Amino acid sequence: MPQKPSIPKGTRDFSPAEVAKRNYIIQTIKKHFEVYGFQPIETPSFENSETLMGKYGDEGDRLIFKILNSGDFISKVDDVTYSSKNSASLTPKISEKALRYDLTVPFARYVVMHQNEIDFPFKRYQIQPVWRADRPQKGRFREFYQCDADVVGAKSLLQEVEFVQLYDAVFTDLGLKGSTIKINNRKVLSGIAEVIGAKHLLIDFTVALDKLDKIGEEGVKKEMLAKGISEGAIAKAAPLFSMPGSNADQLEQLKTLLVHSDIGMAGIAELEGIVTQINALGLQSAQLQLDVTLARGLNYYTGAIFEVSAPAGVQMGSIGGGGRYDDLTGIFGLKDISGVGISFGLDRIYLVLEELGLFPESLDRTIDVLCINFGNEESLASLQLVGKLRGHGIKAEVYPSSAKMQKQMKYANNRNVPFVILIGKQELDQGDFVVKNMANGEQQTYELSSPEDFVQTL
RNA sequence: GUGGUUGUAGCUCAGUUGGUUAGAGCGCUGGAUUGUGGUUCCAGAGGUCGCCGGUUCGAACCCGGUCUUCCACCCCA
Repeated sequence: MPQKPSIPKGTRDFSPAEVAKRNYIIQTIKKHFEVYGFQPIETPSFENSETLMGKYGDEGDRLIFKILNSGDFISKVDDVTYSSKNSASLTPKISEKALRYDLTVPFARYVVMHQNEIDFPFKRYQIQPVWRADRPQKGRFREFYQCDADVVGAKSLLQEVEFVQLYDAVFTDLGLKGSTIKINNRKVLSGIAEVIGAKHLLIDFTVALDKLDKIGEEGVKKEMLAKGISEGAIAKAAPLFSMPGSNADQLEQLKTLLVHSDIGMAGIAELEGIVTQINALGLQSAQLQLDVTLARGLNYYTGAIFEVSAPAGVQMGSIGGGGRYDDLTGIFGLKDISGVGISFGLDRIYLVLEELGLFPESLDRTIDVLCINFGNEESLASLQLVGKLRGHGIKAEVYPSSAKMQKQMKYANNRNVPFVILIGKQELDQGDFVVKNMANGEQQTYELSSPEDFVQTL
C-alpha cells in the first residue's frame, strides 16, 4: 500500500517548461553580470553553523535550517543540556552545520578565506539556491534561488551607480518596464534616529518606518510608541511620513532635518552623488526613487540600501534588493574591506513575468523537427537526415517507434513541434523528404541529398 | 513561531438537512480515418473523497488530530 509521494512544504518540482523559463531569466541576469565584469563563484550548500548563526539577527537564526550531526549524536549530549529541553542550548550540541541562508555571508567567508588569492576590488556573482525555514506564502518559498552580484574592496560610489544601471539593464532586457529602484542610505536613517533622540533604538525605528506603505502613518507611529520611542521623537520624524517631490526636493528637506547630524549629512551627500550621476547617465526603463522609509531588515548594511519593486499593479513584494556593508568581512577577521552588492529574486521575477505575460514564446519550442517513424528502413534514413540537421544546430529527433501516424502527429502537436518530417517508402524510393509546417499545414518536398535547402528556410 | 484558509478523477471544479452505485468539462485510451496533428462525432478507462481517529444504523458532508495549499502577522527574495 504505497503512500502518495510528496515534497516538503515550500519546495517545488519544475517542469521542462518551467525550467526553460527559469533558465531564460538566469541567462539574462548572468549575461549582464558578466558584461559588467563580475566573475562567478560557488560556495557549498551548507556551512559551519558558526559561520551563519548570529549574522541575521534572532529572527534569522530561527529561520536557518540546521543539519543534524552524523552518528549517535544524542548520546554525546550531557545530561543537563539534554534534560533541560532548551532548544537554544541543545541545538549547538547536536548540529554543527546549517544550510546556506543567503549568498552574502558565505561570500564574506569566501573573501576572508581566499584574501591572498583575490585581486581587489573583487567583483563576483553567484547564482545558487538558499534555504529558509519560513512559512511559505505568495512568492516565498523555503528553497529559492538568489542571484547576487557584489564588489568588495572598493569604497567608491561608482559601484552604487553601476548597480543601479545593472538593475536597469536586466529589467529592460527582460521586458519588465516601469520597475522602481528605491534607494536610501543607512547613514540617513542613523542621522534621523540621532536627531530625534532615538539613536539607541535605530533598528526598531527603521523596522517600523519600513512598514509605512503597508500599515500607514498611524500604524507606524503606534509601532514606534510600542517599541519605546517617545511621542516627541516621533513628532520630529513626522516629515518623513509624507516626503513630497522629486529626489532633489526630498534631499533638500532632509538637509534641513539633518543639518546637525554629521552622519546624516554624510548619507545625504552619498545619495546626492548617486542620484546626480544616474540623472546624467540616464536609465532605460526603470526609475530611481529616493525613499527615506526604505530600511530593509539586514542590519549589516551601512551605506546605500536598494530595493526593487515590480511595476505598479503587480501584487508582489520586492524582486531585488541590496546595499553597502562596510564591515561584513570584519566578523570573520578581515577589517576595512568595504562591500556593496545587489540581489535578484529569481522566483519572484518569474511570478511577475508570468503574470504580465512577458516570457518569449520561443521558450516552449523544445524541439524544431520531429521525424515520423514509418519502420526500420525508413527510420534509418530519418536518422541520417536528423544527424545532418543536428549538425546545423537544429533540435531534431526521430519518433522512436513506428506507431500509428495519428499518434505520432498528435505527439508532435502536443510538443509544439513546428516542423514534422515524413520519410516513408515513397520518399525513400524517390530520395527526398517531406516537411510539414504544423502551423499552417503546408508541405514541401526536399532532396535527401541536400537538407541545407530546408535548413535555409528556418 | 501566531491566526485564518484549502484538500473530491491526470487538471479545473460540482456534490442537496448526513441516506443505495460520488458527477461534469478538459485531458487520456480506442474507433469513425491502415500516409497526416490541431476541428467534429461515438465509445471506454480512470477516484480508499489528503491521512488517522471519533459521533452515527449510515459520513465526501458533523467533530478532533495531523499533513498539505493559499493568505495575513513576525520576518524577508
